[in-house]
Amino acid sequence: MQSTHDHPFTSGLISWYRQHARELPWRHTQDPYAIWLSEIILQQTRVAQGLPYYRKLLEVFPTVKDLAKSDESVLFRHWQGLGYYSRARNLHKAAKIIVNQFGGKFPTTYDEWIKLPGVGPYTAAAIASFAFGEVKPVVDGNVFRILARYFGIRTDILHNSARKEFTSLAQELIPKDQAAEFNQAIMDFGSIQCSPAPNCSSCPLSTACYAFQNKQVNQLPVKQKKTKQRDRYFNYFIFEQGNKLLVRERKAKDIWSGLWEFYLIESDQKEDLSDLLEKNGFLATYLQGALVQPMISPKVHILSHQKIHCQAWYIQVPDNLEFSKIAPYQWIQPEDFEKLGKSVLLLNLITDNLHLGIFNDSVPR
DNA sequence: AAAACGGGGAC
DNA sequence: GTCCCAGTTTT
Repeated sequence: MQSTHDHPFTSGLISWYRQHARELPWRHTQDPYAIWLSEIILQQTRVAQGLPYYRKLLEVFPTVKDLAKSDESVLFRHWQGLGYYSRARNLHKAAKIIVNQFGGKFPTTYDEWIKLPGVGPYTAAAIASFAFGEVKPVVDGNVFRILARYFGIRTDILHNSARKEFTSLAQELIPKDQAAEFNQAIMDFGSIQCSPAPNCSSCPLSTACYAFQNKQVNQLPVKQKKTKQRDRYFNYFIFEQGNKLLVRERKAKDIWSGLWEFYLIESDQKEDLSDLLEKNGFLATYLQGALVQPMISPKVHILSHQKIHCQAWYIQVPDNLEFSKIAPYQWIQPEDFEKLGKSVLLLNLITDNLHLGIFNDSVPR
């Protein structure tokens, strides 16, 4: 099995893996569909978080054909809570390409896979190696970290040139007859052994590891500081009239595109209700004679690069009040709204305010 | 080359 | 609080 001229890193890694491999459902198959789905889900997502979504999506969409013929909104609803929603959009787009242009036949090579939307260098390498045995190394956060430490590489892993450099090294290390196993192994090694806070004392590779031998484990890999997050202020107005809610789909190039929400006024600082009414005169007319109740707001919602400060009010509009010119907002029944994808911020807002009776105790989650 | 894109878990 | 995760796309 094992080539005698493997690099010590490679032989040590494979040996470690044979004792410590994680038990993961997508490792029991060579079905490109299941592997592709798992890899999209796992982009920037921990296994534990993605696992339930993987099982559910495979159940709802057993084949690429089921996915391609489905309505995108159904996929979004199932993707709800997983984040990075453009993944769902690209997954759906790629499914349609595979079914409508490729006759339902999956690509079999890295070069073909990477042309599909949502499939970049990492995912193409993962699918090509796991499903088809192609000798392409996966290069993700784990690989950057492991190779930077073991070989003492100081290239900033967020720099443009880093991928080329680490891919080139990984390509030398990956065994031609065990590409898939090497790639699986390096993922588990990065997750279990050489994690961000590594377990060097039990590591079989430590004697040859540059970072460990030079006490630089905490300095490697080198990674540029992240940009600081922006503060945003979301003021939601939950308008209800005749058992219908005023909602819209977010479509801008912004967070949560494709998800649904209530009437939103964004401000650049915290505003109280009177300020908001003053600056949005038309709102005041809608609130004439309406019952306005402040809602319990979720705590500040933290994203990678934004802090969303949220306030909300529940507005019961009298049936006789004309409520016009609200595009792109539309009136919808709560049970239909439940079927649409929503941000976790909105889900928290809803669950925190069940006492208002807006959703008749049915939690849209 | 840099920024945008979610949510959650580990420390 | 900070870091960062089986990254990709857009600017």
